[in-house]
Amino acid sequence: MSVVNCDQESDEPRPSPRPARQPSWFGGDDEERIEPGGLFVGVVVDRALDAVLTYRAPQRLVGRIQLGQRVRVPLGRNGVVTGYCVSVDLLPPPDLAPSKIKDVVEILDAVPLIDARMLELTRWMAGYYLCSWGQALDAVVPAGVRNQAGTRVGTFLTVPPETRQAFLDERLQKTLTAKQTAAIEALCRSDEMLTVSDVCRRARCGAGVIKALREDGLVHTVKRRLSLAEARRDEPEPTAVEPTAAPRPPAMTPEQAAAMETLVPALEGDAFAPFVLFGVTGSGKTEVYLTAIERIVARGREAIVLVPEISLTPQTIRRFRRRFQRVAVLHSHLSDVERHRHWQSIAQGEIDVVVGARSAIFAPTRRLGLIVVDEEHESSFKQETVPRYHARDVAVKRAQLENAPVLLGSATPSLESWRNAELGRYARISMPSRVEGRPMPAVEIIDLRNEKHLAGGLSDTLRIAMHQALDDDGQVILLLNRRGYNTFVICPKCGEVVKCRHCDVAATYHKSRHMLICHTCDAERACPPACPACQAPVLHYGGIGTERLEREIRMEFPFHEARRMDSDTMRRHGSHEETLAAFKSGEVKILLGTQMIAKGLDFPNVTLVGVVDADVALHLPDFRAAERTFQLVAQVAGRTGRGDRPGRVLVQSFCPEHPAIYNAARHDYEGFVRHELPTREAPLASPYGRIVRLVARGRDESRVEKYLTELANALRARAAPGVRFWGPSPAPILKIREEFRFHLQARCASAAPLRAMLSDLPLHPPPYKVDLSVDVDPISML
DNA sequence: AGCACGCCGACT
DNA sequence: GTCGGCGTGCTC
Repeated sequence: MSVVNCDQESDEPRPSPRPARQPSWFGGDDEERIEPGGLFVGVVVDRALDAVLTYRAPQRLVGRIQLGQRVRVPLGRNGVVTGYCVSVDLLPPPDLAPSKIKDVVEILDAVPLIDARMLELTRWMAGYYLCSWGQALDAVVPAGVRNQAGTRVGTFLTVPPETRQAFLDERLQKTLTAKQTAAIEALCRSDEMLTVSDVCRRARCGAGVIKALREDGLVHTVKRRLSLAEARRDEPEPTAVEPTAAPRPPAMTPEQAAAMETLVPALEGDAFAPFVLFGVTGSGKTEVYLTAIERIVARGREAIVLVPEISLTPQTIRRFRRRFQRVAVLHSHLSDVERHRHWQSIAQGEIDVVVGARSAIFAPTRRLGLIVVDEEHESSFKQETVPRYHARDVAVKRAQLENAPVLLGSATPSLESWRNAELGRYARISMPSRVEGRPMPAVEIIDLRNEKHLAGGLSDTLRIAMHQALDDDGQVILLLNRRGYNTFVICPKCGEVVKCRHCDVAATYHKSRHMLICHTCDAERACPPACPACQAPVLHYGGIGTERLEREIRMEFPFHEARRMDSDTMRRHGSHEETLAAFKSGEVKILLGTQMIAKGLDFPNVTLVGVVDADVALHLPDFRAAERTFQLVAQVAGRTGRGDRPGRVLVQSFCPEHPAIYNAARHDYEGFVRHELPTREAPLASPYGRIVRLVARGRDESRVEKYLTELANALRARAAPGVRFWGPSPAPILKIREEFRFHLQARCASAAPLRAMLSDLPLHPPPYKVDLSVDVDPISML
């Protein structure tokens, strides 16, 4: 953990020498050394049960059992459950009564799903993020792999020895038909197991022939699960992707070349080496990633590239495929079967580069040579369900365990990574200029306090700028990070805001469905005909979302094609790609949308970017609100000025003097950091303090509050002096899906006291119908 | 996490 | 009576 985030002590990487992939002492060759009592295996079950339980592998399983395999084991009154084999020993733990040890029922995977290093990584995750080892393992192995999606049980034919002998003695030939003999011959000659259809093909006979042989008992059948490759054998070959002619990579800028020079020793070595690549938008970070990956692929190593889900665009993918032959892309929309196939081919060593979102950090590479985390500041790297891991931090830990370099790239690094670089834990590489000497776009702030007419959210200044850009045949990107048509519905008489029926959240009006939709739980409700509180007959619809903005744009620019991109319009598969293609071709002139248009897009003809409301996230009750606002504005500003023509950016805001806004307007990351960092120190916010957030929830508000208060008191009483508490208090969103939520934050300059305090948590379990969740290094505070 | 056990108060 | 909400303990 010390290298992940900011922490001096605890959890140094254990000086574990790289464990051999399969310790030889339980391999099949050494079977004679195994005692008749069988082997004792440590098993972690796929429950929130935080213990390694010892089972006995009976004689028939000895020699087959291996680390990282899944097994079926009896567990208490729960019957038989699935678990992972995490250790194999000749002797049971001395303190465990032998009578308690039960037998492993079955081995589920012929080949282990994970290796010793992944076992180590998941154990670290369980300890760091406070979940059970089993839960961490379940996050690593995709469901499609666990349930062997795409495989099936096949029926194979075997020849019993009597039949074989009779065939060799040519006795059979006298009693059987020619076809039947041919079938037996095919079976006897084959080295591998054959199915009915295999035999029919080879012996040129029908299935009836085989049926007759089976009825006579001359051939037997066995059932066996087919591997993925075998199951696919009957399918048509997928049409080979034409390897696109790789265009010469562009000559490197001096900054890119300097970056490579810094990286090369690490890429050639076999040691952990963390880097922060701080490069402004358009500085060519991706080219550095690609070149670095080429170096390690040339050495026979593999790379993992993590990108935020929304950056996983066809454009990004094409860039990797053009440069490398053997690329696997892990989307969130892969089917279980596709995911399983990718996992297998990565594990078989058929892949050099894995590109994917958060969970791709667990790709089962064999000889990992580099991890790249692009847009490392992105909050989508944090998983918001158990295990609540941060893929960037797991990446650093994995690099440590694999003795590999890790490259964290961003134009707007997280303050955590920035500080790690300042402290010398990470090496920093800067690329302050754009490629081809292009200037950063000019950014102007439009002070909305001075704007009179704001019809549809557009100031006159922005409207005029759009007309100019379009008249000059340029393209426009408009960012509004709020979905829907109106963002609230309010009663002008009594001030009541219409909320979701199940959450303490204002409902958003979606015109396309003529419904109020909750953006927290997705529940819909009809638009009420009158105020729910005072029955006043007319409600006011206010606040502008992307749907409303789109209508406004269509009315203002009827002769320019506009397209909206948000999670409502991008629901269909391929719509994302289709919209971007239409924008690239110039058919669409105006692209408007939520943050999904802010990142990674590279369109040279975009001459104007408008930020319709820069303040959307600025006032949320979260210490990272300013950081997020800065990042979003800076990122979207980088979408222009990428061609020969200069770009222009207009940022509408009610708070032009806010450091997040004015520094973003000046492309001054370091200016923002100089202002923001000191504000974090006193309250022990990240990166100065480690934070653990406890959230209790349940339908009975008073019970939830009472429990969390008692828990807070108990923890306070035992915590070291350096630990400070915020709360307990109602969470900013008090109610979600009918459950009331209270939270408590504990912060400390170092992790060890927090960790010690949290070891008490099991002593204070929540009462019936109250749930407690623990979030280490929380990203969302709502 | 599940599941069983045992403890209570409130009903057909 | 016994049904069902609730708290506790256990799982090799």
